[in-house]
Amino acid sequence: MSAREKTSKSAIRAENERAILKAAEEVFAERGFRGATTGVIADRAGIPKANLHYYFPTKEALYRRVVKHIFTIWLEAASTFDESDDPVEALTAYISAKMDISRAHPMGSKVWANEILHKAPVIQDYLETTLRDWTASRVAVIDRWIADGKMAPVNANHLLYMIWATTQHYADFNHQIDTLNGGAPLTDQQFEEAKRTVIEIILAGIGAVPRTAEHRCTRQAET
Amino acid sequence: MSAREKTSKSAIRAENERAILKAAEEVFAERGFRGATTGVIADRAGIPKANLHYYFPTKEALYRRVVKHIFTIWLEAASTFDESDDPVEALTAYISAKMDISRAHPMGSKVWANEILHKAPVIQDYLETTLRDWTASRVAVIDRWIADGKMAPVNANHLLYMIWATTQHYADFNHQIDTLNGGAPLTDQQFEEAKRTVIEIILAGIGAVPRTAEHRCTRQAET
DNA sequence: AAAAAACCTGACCAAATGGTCAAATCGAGC
DNA sequence: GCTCGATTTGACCATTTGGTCAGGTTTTTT
Repeated sequence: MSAREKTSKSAIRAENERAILKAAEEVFAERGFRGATTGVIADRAGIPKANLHYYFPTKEALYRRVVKHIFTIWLEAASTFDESDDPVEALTAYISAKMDISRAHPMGSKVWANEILHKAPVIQDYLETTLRDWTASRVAVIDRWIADGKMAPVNANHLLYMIWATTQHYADFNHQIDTLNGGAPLTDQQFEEAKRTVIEIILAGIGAVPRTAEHRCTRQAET
Repeated sequence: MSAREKTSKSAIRAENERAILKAAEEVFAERGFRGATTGVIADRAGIPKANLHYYFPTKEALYRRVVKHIFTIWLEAASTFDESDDPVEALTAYISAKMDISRAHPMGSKVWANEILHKAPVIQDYLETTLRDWTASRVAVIDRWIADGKMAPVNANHLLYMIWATTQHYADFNHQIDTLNGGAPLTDQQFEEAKRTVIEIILAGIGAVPRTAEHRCTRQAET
């Protein structure tokens, strides 16, 4: 009862937990914590409700596991920020990673959005520790870039919010985007264009990259 | 039963409906449609639940009224887009209006976000008609600006998504922003800085305005 | 192969919730 | 001050839902 930790986990348990967590992520994303029912989650995982409660004693415990998983994914993307000390490279990698996550794990992003929308009853501690620390240190990095003349002097916090908002929008609001796309999800090609557009606007927006040509930069500061 | 419209409406009715709708907007925003209970809404409006059902027969009818109200506000902001035919002026006005709405009506924005997150069970028709039409026509405007050399050639749809995502983020994710701001809501001053930063990055990002100075635009197209 | 541990599940329960209703109260015109 | 429609509300009901449980089946261990 105590020796076996992660080695075995009986394979049955591993597989069932996986199926439940997958179903739970979907249902929590689509309906929120209150709207999700253990019955529906169990159905979608293909097991009776009582069996779900054998693995996860309460709905809240299950929810916490789902949220923890999402936070793990978020942290992985966060690390791409540090791949380079050049704003163009670093931000390109970061935005790109966040966009890819939105495409690959839209449900996770929606669960996160739901949490914040509902005042983060479960993840408040993450916000106040991990996220706050991560943000503060990256704000410092951006401010250094600004001091080094590598980009225009913009408020680093708001720049980060803008990146988060935009990239996560492709997951959280994908239903709206799909509707405006004629009812169909974005193709891979369309999604690549989205990614390119977002990166372009941000990088040009902070003056880390010049706007391509003809339109601007022909006349300097005509004021 | 049919002659009296808005003159009297017994004033009692008007006042009660107002109180209920206000409470409902808050509760639906905080807890989503399923999570909101008519009991809580009634409590917050200061009336017994049975009285709430006297004015709004079902929870869904109440919800529809709330959503309709939010859409009205959204439409007002949308019109600022057309105030000018210059991208700098038009986008400045539009972004500014959307930011102000996020600050003045965060609950409304959250209800909208919840709707989209949950696949828009109530507003799907708005998305497919009003929103789709509005978007298509503004994409055309942006494309004309591009053709006229007033801004860089960016994908207009994604530009709009970026503006929506960013401006609404200040309402939908205000809990996260507040937490990262040390637990306190943004002051008016901080909010103005947010607005300025967003406008700056977008306008520079699409090449509608040159990046201020020193960093860029000193060398032209060095490729 | 037998014992122990892990897993499965139909039936059930208590609490929460959307909505109803009949009786009581109020308010404006006569 | 009486009448009639509008308003108010406590009590109530049917359904949904998170969670339990006893007894059964399967897997692992010895």
